[in-house]
Amino acid sequence: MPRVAASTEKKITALLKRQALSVTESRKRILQYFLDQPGALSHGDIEKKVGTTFDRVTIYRTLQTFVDRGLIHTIPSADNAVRYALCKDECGDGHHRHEHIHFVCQQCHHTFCLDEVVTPVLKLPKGYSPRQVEVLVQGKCKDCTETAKK
Amino acid sequence: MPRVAASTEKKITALLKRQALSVTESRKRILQYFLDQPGALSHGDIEKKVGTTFDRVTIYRTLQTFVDRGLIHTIPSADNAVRYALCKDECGDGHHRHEHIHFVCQQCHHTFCLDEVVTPVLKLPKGYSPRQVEVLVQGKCKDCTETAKK
DNA sequence: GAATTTTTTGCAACTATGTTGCTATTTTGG
DNA sequence: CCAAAATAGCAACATAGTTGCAAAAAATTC
Repeated sequence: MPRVAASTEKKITALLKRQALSVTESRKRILQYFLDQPGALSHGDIEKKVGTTFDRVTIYRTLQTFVDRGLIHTIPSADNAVRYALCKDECGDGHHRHEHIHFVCQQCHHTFCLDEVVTPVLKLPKGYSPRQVEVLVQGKCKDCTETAKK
Repeated sequence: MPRVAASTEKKITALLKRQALSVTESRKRILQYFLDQPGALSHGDIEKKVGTTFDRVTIYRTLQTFVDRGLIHTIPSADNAVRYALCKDECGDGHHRHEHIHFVCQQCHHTFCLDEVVTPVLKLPKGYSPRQVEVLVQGKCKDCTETAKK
């Protein structure tokens, strides 16, 4: 019996229900995919993974729904491929609260949330009112640095 | 006689020549467009402006060339529309040096380089080596704040 | 300054990405 | 299990980005 899988399934269902979302196959699979890996995912990544099972349009709409409900957040990119990552509990229906920065590895091309690094407070020129600060760091990630040493 | 226009023309030609680029109509017009306004431009913006005169493909290639030669730099976005802005003199063929942050106005949707705001130095978790830091601030820009007051 | 070489452009065709309207299917709640 | 509501899939479309190739323009050479 797949005990672990069953418990993940429950967790996923709970997450969806908490946001008053219908529990559908596509939503479960896509959410599962996010939980199964540590990084951020683009629409393309998800389509490659489940594109034969679900329609492209369904994936677009699912991602949009997840963003709206505060399950995932978007991460800007320099390559026209917006990525999505799971939110922490503070986010919810219609609002996001994120203070962390994002890291893009130039070697493995994965994107990660660095939850422990808080976005800095910036002094802007007179007249500019900041509402949200997004920090995107490019470099070499932990895994790639470690495997390089071996 | 269009004295100003003529001097701009010379400036543009000089900019192109400095990077050992052929001086062509499309390159002049696109560079002109960047100089004529203070913000950042997306491929779409440029196509709207000069798309009847020049082919879409030419615009793509021109932008890529300008990036390669250090004339313009890319600005990541959260909406799958990478923007480009003029570089300062420190950039050149094959290398970019940018320490400034970018500001996206949520009202007028323009993107600006805030050259006077330097990207912060961040303390990253062990194992992560940063190579480049990109800061994207969203909020209300100077112009939109001022016009709102009236 | 004309001829030759080199570079760039435009076109066509194609792939990828993202959107919308509508109908069929699934999910939910009684 | 049934009716209502929500979601998924399909088709068609719109936009974005790429590649190869021949024609045109710019740079170079004499």
